[in-house]
Amino acid sequence: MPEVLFDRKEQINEIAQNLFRTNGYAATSMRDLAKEVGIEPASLYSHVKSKEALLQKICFRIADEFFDALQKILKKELSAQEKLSKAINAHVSVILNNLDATTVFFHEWKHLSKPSLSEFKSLRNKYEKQFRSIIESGIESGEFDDVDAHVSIKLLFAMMNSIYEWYNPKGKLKQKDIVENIVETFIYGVVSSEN
Amino acid sequence: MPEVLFDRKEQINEIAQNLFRTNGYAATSMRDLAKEVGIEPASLYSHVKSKEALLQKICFRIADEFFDALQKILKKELSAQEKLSKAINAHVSVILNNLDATTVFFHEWKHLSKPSLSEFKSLRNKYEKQFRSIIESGIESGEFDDVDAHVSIKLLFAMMNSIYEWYNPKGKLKQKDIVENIVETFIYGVVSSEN
DNA sequence: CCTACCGATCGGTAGG
DNA sequence: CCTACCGATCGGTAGG
Repeated sequence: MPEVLFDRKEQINEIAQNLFRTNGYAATSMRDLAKEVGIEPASLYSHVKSKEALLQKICFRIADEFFDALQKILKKELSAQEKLSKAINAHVSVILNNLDATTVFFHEWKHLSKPSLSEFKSLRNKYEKQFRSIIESGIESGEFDDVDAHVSIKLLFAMMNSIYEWYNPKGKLKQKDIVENIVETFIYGVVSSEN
Repeated sequence: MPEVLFDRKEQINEIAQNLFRTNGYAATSMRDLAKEVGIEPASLYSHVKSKEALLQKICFRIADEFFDALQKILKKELSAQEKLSKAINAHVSVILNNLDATTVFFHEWKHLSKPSLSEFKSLRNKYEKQFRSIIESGIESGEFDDVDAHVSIKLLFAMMNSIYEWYNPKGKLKQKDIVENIVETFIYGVVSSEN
């Protein structure tokens, strides 16, 4: 009888995501990880090349997820406003479906070392540029005010990428509610339309 | 002749802020710090009780600065909209005037240990509550839409507290520009008023 | 502010 | 996947 009840490698990755999120990458030791997994520290190295390899895997997998989600939306023929709403929804989905991993992605990438680090940064810039193009085309078409797109995209990312700080998966708020709040705030603001 | 050309303790604090920001608290060793300061590692302990004492000092000093800035505004008799603008300006000022320290404040507080940690959290909650009260009174008076104040304040904090990630002190953007962008985005949104 | 040093812990390897 | 272990580095102290 096959005893592949679970994939140890995957288990290690998931526990690492959780520990890196909770305690930070630098403050998490391979011994902490081994203990949570339930094996001896040295045994981790049968499944994992190094501590940093764990971090790399998290960071680049999440980068892929963000890209894949965005590409599908960029292809569509939509107004800038609709495209932006859908892109926000897609981005927030990736976050909510990968809370541990995205938190590590946002916080711990600076601990990547040389070749990975610059690759990571360039992926991030590329993604931001693609996202920003939605805002820029909205400005061009007159749908949006003539805002500073470089600053606006930073503010939008800030709202989306800080969700992990306050979102409670067991709370009443659903993904739809969060997306609506961000879209409403970013696109229309909080001021009463009667004023 | 007095040789107090500078305060060593203050110098240590400032370099610690910078290192904690750049490399993170856990990944910064007292030896790194000593090297930057230009003394032997053991000599740090003539000026500093422990590594964590350095972190505590940063976190609680910044908490104080945020509180002081906000109290002055809460006292004033202003519309919710004006009060909110001024509070945003005050909060952003603290950040821009303390970029290293506020970055550490936002990122590294989780490395505080037991009694400090809960004190820190309760200060944060208290500050958020005070800030949120501005939005709540704006909703009550009809100045603002009937938004979810708990979510709105998280989105507003996200925009303000992520500034350190992209702000370049040597760039063209002035504090006034950043505040305007945040106020405009949060209060009015990016959508063209003609639509 | 320094020399000398402590016990603890780190990421990782050898060899089975 | 384990036992046994490596050299490096950690925060911090004693004593001057």
